[in-house]
Amino acid sequence: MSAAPRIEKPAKAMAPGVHFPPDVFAADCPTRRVLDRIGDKWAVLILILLARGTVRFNELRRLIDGISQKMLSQTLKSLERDGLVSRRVIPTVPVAVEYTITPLGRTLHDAVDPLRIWAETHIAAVEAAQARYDAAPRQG
Amino acid sequence: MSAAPRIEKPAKAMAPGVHFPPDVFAADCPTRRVLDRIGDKWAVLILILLARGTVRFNELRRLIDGISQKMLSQTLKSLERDGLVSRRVIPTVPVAVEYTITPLGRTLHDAVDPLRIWAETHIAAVEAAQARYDAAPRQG
DNA sequence: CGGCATCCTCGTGGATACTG
DNA sequence: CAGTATCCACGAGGATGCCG
Repeated sequence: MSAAPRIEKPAKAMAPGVHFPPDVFAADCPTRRVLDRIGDKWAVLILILLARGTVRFNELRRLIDGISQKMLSQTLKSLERDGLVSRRVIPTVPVAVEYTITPLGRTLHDAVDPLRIWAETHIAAVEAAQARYDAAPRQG
Repeated sequence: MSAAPRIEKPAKAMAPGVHFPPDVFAADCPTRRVLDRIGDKWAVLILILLARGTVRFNELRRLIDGISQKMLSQTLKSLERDGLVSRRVIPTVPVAVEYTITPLGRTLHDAVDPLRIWAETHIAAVEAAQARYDAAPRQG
């Protein structure tokens, strides 16, 4: 997953002495992890779904088109680890497990929403640009 | 890259008849591609960087910690294809190439910004949750 | 039902070398 | 300088099978 050890910064990839503010551009910036988490499409999808209400494991599986059981399980686990989602086990005969978004998770969901809006608003422009680009007569 | 053929929906992964609103959860939803593009950490990083001003190829390379020449080139190309970034070739002796964010790209940048804010604001909470989770005495 | 373990494929992306 | 092309290693992630 994106949360996995992704630190590929030997700190020698750059000339010594070259330094820029410890910004998002530094490989070890924690903010980068959040970006990675957002990059995880399954995570975002799950978050959006859970923002609408508590859902059970297999129900999520049914709702999210194309997700494998492995990825669902894995993603839920890291979401839980990040405190974005909470897990509740109901010890019925065949066990049932509910997933609910946490307050923290909801704040992230709110921050992600502008992106969804953007996508819906500008997707046409993007596709038009792509068409234009693909049709370009190979400008030197 | 994320923009690559990522369509893994045979439309038969679900029982026939089972249908949900053509939402973000459908694998073929165009919105999903935007999410994928955001998921591309390099793309986001480049976008943020270019939002601050026009930058040249190798300058970007130097600025972004850990990016390979291949990924930079590749990412810039798809950003250009998406109409988010524009490329300008200056035919000097050794050729120079400038990359500039487009108005469309800027709107995306603006939509991404809340995420950066969120990250900076809540990263501590997330890390705390992780620490708690990792220290959990294996409940149930 | 929920979920972990195993296997195995195949795409992502780094390293390297060459060109305009 | 700004790429493109090739090779290759690694790991994400699907498929399958088993367990509590």
